[in-house]
Amino acid sequence: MTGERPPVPPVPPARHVPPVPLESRLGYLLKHAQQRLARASAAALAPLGIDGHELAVLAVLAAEYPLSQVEVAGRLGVDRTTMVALVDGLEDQGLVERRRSPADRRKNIVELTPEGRDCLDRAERARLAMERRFLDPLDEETAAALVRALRILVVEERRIAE
Amino acid sequence: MTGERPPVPPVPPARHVPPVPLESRLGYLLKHAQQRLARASAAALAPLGIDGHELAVLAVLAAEYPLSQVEVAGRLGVDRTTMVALVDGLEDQGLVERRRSPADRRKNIVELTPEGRDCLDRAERARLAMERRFLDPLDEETAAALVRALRILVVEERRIAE
DNA sequence: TATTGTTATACTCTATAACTATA
DNA sequence: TATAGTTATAGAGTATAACAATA
Repeated sequence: MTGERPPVPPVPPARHVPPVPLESRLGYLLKHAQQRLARASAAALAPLGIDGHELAVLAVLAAEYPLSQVEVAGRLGVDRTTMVALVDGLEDQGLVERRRSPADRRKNIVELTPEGRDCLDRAERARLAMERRFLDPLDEETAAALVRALRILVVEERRIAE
Repeated sequence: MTGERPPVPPVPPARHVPPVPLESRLGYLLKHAQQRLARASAAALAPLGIDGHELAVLAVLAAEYPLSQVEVAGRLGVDRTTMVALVDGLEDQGLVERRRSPADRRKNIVELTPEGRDCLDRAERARLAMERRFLDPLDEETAAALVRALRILVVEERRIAE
């Protein structure tokens, strides 16, 4: 708090390379890796007219049948209110259709159209190619360890947290 | 599009465990790992009255001196307009002080107060303990590979992207 | 003219509340 | 009374534009 300071040492030119204290932080690394992948994913799916959330909906619908909107929302871990807009967008593009469940007329069964199935196939190929490019700078063993680690942290640990 | 459908197979009870198609997706895994860590980080830092962004500012300030607001913003990869509110909050808590640069009177030199330095020390210990707990379910080798992979993807690859 | 700090604005994402129709 | 779909609203976070002071 005294006025004595070293006489203004030169500051290195401002670059976007983070200084030492940041690049070893797990929070910094995870956040920026996620953002980088999100951008790559958006770019890879843009030609197909969908985004990552919409692709996830299509994939869930293809894996299980029949599913209502809340059930899809539960699989994806999103709120049922956000699912409405998601299904709206997919329906506008003709990729899914809403259908009242005969067994429970409160439920909207969401089902893939043939166009939706075709879009899903092409989107999955685009996603796989994107993930391969994204992991390309890693050697095979490190890439496998990354996926294994994330799966343990996200999938296995959830059981404990519940 | 015909009405012929299998007679409504039973739907498994809705749980939050993602179905097969999601847990192998890099995007899903990275996003949820990041969210999980962000929650753990917030909980670990809450007793100190700061959040992860504020801790990052303190750490950058401790590593380089002197730094103006834009320079800190550049190190963190955030906009200079968001840096204003960040420094406001830290200054209100007495952790940093603004000081006009004599060399360039447009610049605000941001410097740690003794309280800020103390807060940084305790926050860094809390963060390290939190990261250890977060990585605890991984064996040592996998945890090291995770950090190494993220560092390559985030730090090394940026040079190429620029 | 360009840069720094600042404010105001807009836009995205998400969470909450409330309404309806069904059960 | 509870659930499914829907809408509206509010909040956090972030990006953009503009302005004053300074270079």
